[in-house]
Amino acid sequence: MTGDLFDFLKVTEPGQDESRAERIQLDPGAFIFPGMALSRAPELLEAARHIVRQAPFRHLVTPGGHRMSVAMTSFGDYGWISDRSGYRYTHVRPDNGQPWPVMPDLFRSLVEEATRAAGFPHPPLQSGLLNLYRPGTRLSLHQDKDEEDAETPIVSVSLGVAATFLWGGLDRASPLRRFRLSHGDVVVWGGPSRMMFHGIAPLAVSSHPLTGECRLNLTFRQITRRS
DNA sequence: AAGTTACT
DNA sequence: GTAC
Repeated sequence: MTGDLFDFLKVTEPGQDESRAERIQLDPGAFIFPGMALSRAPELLEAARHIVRQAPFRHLVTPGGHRMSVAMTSFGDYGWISDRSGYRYTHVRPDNGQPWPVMPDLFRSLVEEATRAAGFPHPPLQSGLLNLYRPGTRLSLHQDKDEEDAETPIVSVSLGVAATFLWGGLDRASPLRRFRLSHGDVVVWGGPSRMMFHGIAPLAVSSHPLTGECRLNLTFRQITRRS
């Protein structure tokens, strides 16, 4: 009763309600699952650490000759790389010709859970990409179109410092919507949303107990038309 | 061209 | 914004 006097002081933060939702639909076939990976985050980070020990992060160069601010490495049967010749998937690491680290079972089960929750069948899961964001780094708006498979969903897992996810449409000029991606959030986009433009805004200077000033992102893809 | 872009 |  007495607290009612001060109700006008209450502040509703943007996105507060959304962050509590079980899932947020961005478009048909595109969802954010807030906190879906939260309880497994320490094990996911340990598995990521194990991958980086085998295949260290690198700053790839775009076909235009620019160094990407986000550092990357891959795992699974196919790894994504970029250089002056273009974007492509390879079975081996460009630095030493060795196979990419194996896809951990922990990742497979999380991806199966996420795709099921989004209403898609289990993907064969041929490729994993691990991205490291430091303060100020970004991933400009782009489409994932280096894969033969244009329908199987992409699964993205956010760990560490929160980032702003940019979500557009099928054309580069489509209006952008912005979503906060926090530690443990999972995004799935497939079917009609598979080719949507997306990106990550420059990472704010912030800190997370498990990752320091960094954000780690895991993404999973099907590469070939049939597995 | 997935750019801490480089211009007009 | 638009261009490479």
